[in-house]
Formats: sequence, C-alpha cells, structure tokens
Amino acid sequence: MALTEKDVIDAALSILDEYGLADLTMRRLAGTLDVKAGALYWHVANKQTLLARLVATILDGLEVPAGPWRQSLAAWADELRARLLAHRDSADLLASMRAINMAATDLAEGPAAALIAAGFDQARAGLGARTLVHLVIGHVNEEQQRAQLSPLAGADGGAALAAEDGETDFRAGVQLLLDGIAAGAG
Amino acid sequence: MALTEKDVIDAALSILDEYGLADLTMRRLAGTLDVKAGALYWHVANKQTLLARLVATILDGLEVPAGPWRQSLAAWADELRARLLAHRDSADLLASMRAINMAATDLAEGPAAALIAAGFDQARAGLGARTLVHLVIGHVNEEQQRAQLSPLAGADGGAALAAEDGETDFRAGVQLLLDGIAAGAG
DNA sequence: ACCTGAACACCGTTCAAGT
DNA sequence: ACCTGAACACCGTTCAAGT
Repeated sequence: MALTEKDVIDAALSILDEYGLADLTMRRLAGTLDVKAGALYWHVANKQTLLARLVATILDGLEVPAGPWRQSLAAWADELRARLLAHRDSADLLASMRAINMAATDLAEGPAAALIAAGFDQARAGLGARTLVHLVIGHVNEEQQRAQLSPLAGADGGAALAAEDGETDFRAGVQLLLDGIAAGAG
Repeated sequence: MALTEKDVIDAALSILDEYGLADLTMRRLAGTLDVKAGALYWHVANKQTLLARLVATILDGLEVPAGPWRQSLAAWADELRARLLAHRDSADLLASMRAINMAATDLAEGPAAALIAAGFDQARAGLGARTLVHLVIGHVNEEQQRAQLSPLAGADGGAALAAEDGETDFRAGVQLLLDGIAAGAG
C-alpha cells in the first residue's frame, strides 16, 4: 500500500506535536513512515511546501462566526488561538510562513470581511483585521515558548494553570484592540 | 591579534544583513573571520547565545521617550520598528527568541512603565505594552518577509515605495491600539 | 508508479593536539 | 590563551536504478 500525501502530512503533524519543529526533519519523518528520505519527494515538492500544507491543515475551515462584530471577532480570535495551541510550535511555524502568504494574509480576510459587513470602511477593516492576526500569533507564540521552558514535572497541573492565565490575558488583549477599532467608528 | 566576542557579533550581524538568517551559519561566520568553525566556541558558548547577543545589540539602548503617553509610545514603536528594519530577518529572529526572555518580555517593560506613569493600573499597562510589542514584531516580520520576495530589479524604487506604505500602515495600526488603551482609561 | 541506495553539499558541536 | 584538525552525528535534496 503506497504512501499518500495525507499520510505524510499526518505523520509530520504527529512529529510536530510530540517533538517540535526543530525535530521535524525529512529523515525522521521518513523513518516513522518506514521509508527512506528520498521517497518523500515523490509526494511533496520539498520541506517548505510540506510545512505550508501543515499550516493549511491546522487552519482548515476556520471561519468568522455570524453575529455582532465584537462578539464574532472575539470568538474567531479564540478559535484561532485554540487551533494554534493544539499543535506545538504552530505560531512560530505560521509566522515563518507569512511570506508564502497562503495562510496569514489570507487569514485576515475573514475578520476584514466581518468588519466591512459591520460598516467599517475597507482600509480600517483591513488594518484592524491584520492587527488582530498579529496579536493572536504573537500571543500564542509567547504561550508556546513559555510552555517549552517549563519543567512540567507534576502532571499537567502547572501547564493548565498557565493556560488559564494565558486565556484571560489573551482575551483582555483582544478586547483592547476591539476597543481601538470601535473608537475609530464614531 | 586574537578575535574578540565583539568581532564575532559584528561579523554575524554583517552576514545577517547581507545574506539573511538562513545563511548565518557558524561555518560561514568562521570563514569571514579567517578562522575554523571550532574557534568560535572559544568566544561564544553556542549559536543560540550568539543569536541572543545579536538581538541584544540590535535593541541596545532603546528607551521610551518622555512626554505624553500617546506620543511617547508611538515614538517608541517607530524607533523599535526602525531598529528592526535596519537588520534583515531581525523580527523573525526576535520572535524566535522570546522564550529566552531576554529581549522581548523585557521589551514591554519600557512601555509598561510609561503607561503606569500616565496613570494606568499595572495590569492594563502590562497588557497594553505586551500587545504593542506583538503588533510591532508582527508588522515588521510581515514587512521583512514581503521584502524578501520582491524582485527588487530597478534600483530600490519599489522597495522605498513599499517602505512608505509599510510606515503609514504601521502607524495606523499603532494608533488603533493606542485608541484601545485610551478607551479603557475613562 | 513508487521506492531504495548512494551520493552531494552542507550543518552545529566537541575536543585532543598544536602554538 | 587561542586556534586547528579531525571527527561525530546529523541535515535537505537529487537521481540513477530497481520493482
């Protein structure tokens, strides 16, 4: 039974989650699939595009919920944060991927559309949306790097506590930005 | 005449500026210093701490100007952006360095102090300051990655134009956040 | 069509040995 | 004190050759 691209992506995500971005090498990935490194290049063009597929998978189907713009953007930000927190080093991965557009400039399109629908002009909507994306990625990046340095000795008690603190802090930061967007509306 | 740590850091910054983070290898760095790779380990503990020194050098002496908080934070953000734009891939480098605290959680301390001095409570000051740092790093990261993809064929005409657009957009984003911070004050 | 073997041109880091 | 030589244990990618 031959490998599929999906097999490769799934295995890559598993390595990412368990060992982190630095340990996600083509050779190790090949090893977990019981194949030699060269074989991967039949299924993916190169490592760069493989990483792009990972990001796309992580963000697949992410949408701005309907409703009042403040609630829907806050919910979208929560959801994006949750998607990223679900995969180790994903914020770092996403940030490094920005140039290949794909995910991140695209990412701002959902929130931008929601703001336009709420009556903001296009420039302000785009600005607010991109700023929101920066905030989410930056915050999660910080959370994920903090997590990597913590001892994590006793169960996940410490990690869970840190996650709650992170969520409170995150939501407060999002509200701060939403306040700023609202301030320009009047 | 023996090498000093400063020589190593300066040479590393030159390679960063000319060839980017991906090409900043210990072996190449050693080559430009007319020395073998192993020699570098007499002057720096490892690559990780060398990169930390680069970030520290780039950010050295960055301070929040005195004056009304909105102006002083806007000026600080401009200055931080300028420092980062002066060195290729520096935003990416800084973002990857966050865990080693050093620069970035520290980075927020200046703006946080300025906000506390302006009468904001500690929690809100810290939140606003960290959000501002995320905004700056995220925005510059995007600018630097866009720069890496552009053709840059005819002089730097296109690049200069993009830089102006980037500045306008950046300042608008900062104002958006400052509006949000101000909104919580009343 | 899909994979192996083997190579190419690299990495960061260590450490005995030289001067 | 400072550096070289040489090794160790890796990288991503290519590509003839196998099945």
